[in-house]
Amino acid sequence: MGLYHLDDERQAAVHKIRKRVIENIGRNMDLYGIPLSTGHLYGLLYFADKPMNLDEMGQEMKMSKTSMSTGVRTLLDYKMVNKVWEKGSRKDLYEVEYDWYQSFVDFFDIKWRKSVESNIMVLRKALDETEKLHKEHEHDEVLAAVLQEDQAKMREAVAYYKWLERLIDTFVDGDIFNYVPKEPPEGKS
Amino acid sequence: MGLYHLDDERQAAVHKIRKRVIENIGRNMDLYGIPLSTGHLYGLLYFADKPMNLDEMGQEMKMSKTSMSTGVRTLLDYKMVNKVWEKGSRKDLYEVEYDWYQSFVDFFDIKWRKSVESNIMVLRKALDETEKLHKEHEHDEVLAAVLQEDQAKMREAVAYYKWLERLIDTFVDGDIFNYVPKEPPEGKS
DNA sequence: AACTTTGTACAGTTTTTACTGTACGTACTT
DNA sequence: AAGTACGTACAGTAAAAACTGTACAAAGTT
Repeated sequence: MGLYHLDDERQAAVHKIRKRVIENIGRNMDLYGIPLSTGHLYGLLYFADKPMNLDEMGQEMKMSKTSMSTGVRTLLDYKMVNKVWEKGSRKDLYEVEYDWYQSFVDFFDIKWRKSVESNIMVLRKALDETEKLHKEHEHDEVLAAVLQEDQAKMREAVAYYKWLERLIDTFVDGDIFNYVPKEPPEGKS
Repeated sequence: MGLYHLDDERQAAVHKIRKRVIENIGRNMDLYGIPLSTGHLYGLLYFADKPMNLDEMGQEMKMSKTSMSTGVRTLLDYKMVNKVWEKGSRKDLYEVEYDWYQSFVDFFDIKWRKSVESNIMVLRKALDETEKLHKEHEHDEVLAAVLQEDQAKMREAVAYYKWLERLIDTFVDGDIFNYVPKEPPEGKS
């Protein structure tokens, strides 16, 4: 049911309530490294009763269509919104992914995993180079001591990132919801 | 064992290896919403063989002491570095928190939890206002329909945030490590 | 094929964030 | 108590990011 079916006064009342929520969602969106305005856009789509196109978004947000385009693309990259097909309309339509658990999982799968993989790769390479350097100067005790410390630290780091990978895996395959169920256990508020 | 005990050539070799790792750590630090240079600072401290003071950091980073001060404060807020006391020195000394699992947990406990709590509060308030508005115009069917949709969405959101709170709880109390152990299960690389 | 409509690349502008230098409060030293 | 060392607040500057308008490519319509 669209907001525009209401008379002005009531429409304004609903709008005011939504606005506070949208602002908050937008503000907290920087946890995901998403700009405030894109967060607002997300909030707008969240309360929209139907998929929106870029022009509608721009109108509501009082921002340029270009900005809407880039904003939506960011949200699409994170799978926080989906493109929707609707016959009759030539415009691209978008709606939010209402399954926030899924959005949470996707965020880690997309952003964190990439970072983790890159870190592991770099650390592996650095460990190799360290080993090589050590072999090249076998009789340098001081160097050996330095390298050993560095290696210990980097091995620790790799172990951590591998743990992070396994954690993300439990997110992606949904196992996390066995351990921390969506429904709260009885007796907890 | 300090790097400066080595001759120039070998010191440079070690430095080069460390540098790549530090750059990567710094770059990936934006996952935590931390500026690149502060990420670098973290990387520097990570490889330092002893706690550092602001002047030393500034020298290594070729940046102002003021920047080091604010950078360190950011890292302290996230508990990624710790202040260290050392008798004899009047300067403040800092070292990284080498327990990265703990840093991970702290990050969520500090940054995500705050956001979650604020979201829940705002949603609760909005739900109340929605209810009030509904009662004030009991015979407005259209309004009722709109409000009902909004309420459904907001209740879903609250449920999600409560799940997130429980997830963060399992991080903080360490339960997560029972489910996703730090040591990988046998047979996995 | 000419004409619309739609989304986005790109260059330029505005706004925000990061960084620096100075200046000052606090606390230690003599 | 005067002097020195240290860390940070604050104002100004430099750099980065967000946003806009124009221009154009792709696809649809007549």
